[in-house]
Amino acid sequence: METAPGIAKRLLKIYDRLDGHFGNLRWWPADSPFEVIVGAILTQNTAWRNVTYAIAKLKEADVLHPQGIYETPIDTLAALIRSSGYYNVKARRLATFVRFLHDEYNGQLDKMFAQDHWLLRGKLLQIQGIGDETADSILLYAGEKPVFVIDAYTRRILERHGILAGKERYAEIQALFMGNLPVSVPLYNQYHALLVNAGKSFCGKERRCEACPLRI
DNA sequence: CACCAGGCAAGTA
DNA sequence: TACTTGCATGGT
Repeated sequence: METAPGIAKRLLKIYDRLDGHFGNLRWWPADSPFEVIVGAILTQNTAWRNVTYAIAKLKEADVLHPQGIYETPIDTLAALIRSSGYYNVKARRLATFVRFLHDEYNGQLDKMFAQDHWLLRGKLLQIQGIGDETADSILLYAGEKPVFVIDAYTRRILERHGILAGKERYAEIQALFMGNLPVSVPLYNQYHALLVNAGKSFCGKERRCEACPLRI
């Protein structure tokens, strides 16, 4: 991990340039915290567009709430989320999460989030299908906890800026952001959203850095 | 046609 | 610990 004292300023400069370019992105695009969690699971290694189709299907079936997912047969669930890919795996993951929510918090997200968020993070990571990024997306965007989300775009952008070498682990990169930025839910929310937008627009696997506001 | 997308788990060495 | 593979759809 980079520990040079200039890192905080570099991270803030990246934030300012992206924020100036994209403006306030108001993440996460969802109508409820539960919808955020469902979206976080469905978007694993999947284009967000395909997730929106699946979310729409769940809404049409009127099951986009904890009890609705809990009571829906796994095969029915899989059919509804077909467009998001890996639908058999993801149907099990949704079912596993709502079972956890039901068993531990009587199906109430407010109760789940009413505990130390690092303790909750550990519990979420015990659930099959919830890894680092999904857990942190749930904590930040559904629970409004100050936890920085690291994803493939974040890694790629920081690598191309020479801030990361490429072999760093998730926890190291997260510590880099959280140790060099103010602890702030709105800041973490917007910063990760900006990095995803920048990744989609200017930092794909095929390099298209010419128009990037970061001027790599 | 090939490649990619807002990961994760399980298996192998 | 460090790789590799399966999971699967829809857009470009």
